[in-house]
Amino acid sequence: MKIITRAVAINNLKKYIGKDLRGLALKYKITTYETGKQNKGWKGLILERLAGLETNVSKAPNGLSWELKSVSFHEVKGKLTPKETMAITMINPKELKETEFFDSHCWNKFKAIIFCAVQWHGKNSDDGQLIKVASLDFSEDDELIKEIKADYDFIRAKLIKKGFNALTGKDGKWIQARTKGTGGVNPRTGERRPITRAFYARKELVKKIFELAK
DNA sequence: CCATGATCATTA
DNA sequence: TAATGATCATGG
Repeated sequence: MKIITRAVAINNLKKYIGKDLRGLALKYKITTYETGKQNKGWKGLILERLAGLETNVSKAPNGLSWELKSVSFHEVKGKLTPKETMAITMINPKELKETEFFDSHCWNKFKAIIFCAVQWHGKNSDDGQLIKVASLDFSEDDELIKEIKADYDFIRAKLIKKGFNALTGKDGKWIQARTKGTGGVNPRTGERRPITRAFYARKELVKKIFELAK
């Protein structure tokens, strides 16, 4: 098995800045929306591939790897702005209760993350262009990290005090606990699927990260 | 079957 | 446009 370090991955990805991702997806035989279906995850998958990962690593790495994320940007009044928030990692209620920020999965991913900015044209993830690749190296005493930790602690406290269901996307200044599940109903049982949540980076945070990475 | 990729839909 | 909640395809 080949080990791809962050530096290598970034180099690989930088070669694709300015390229159209849809074309690349076709080339790598990654299903997009062209099958008539709606694969919302294809951009992430293709970026992983472009970074040099040959095997699928959709499951969380065991802490020694890095994390690849893409964010879509669009123009607002002539300025490039994050269009969407960015999913960081799933929330496991039990883990959240028992784990503090710097031991959390969330932090582990966050500190070893590679961001890919992608600009859209159409609404249907139509025409994607890679505009920037950035890596982050946070320290535990960064101002920003302290604030993010505060959000984490807040969400954690709320979970312990009021329960998982009390969590909402409104919580948190930089990160939030939004719903993120398979959605719909279980085709077998016909029942509603359980609600799950994940940490998301708010747009302001995404923006800040890109400024820091400049 | 479910976690992971990340966007889509709706409302104000 | 921004914010929040809901949703889908994919792969192990």
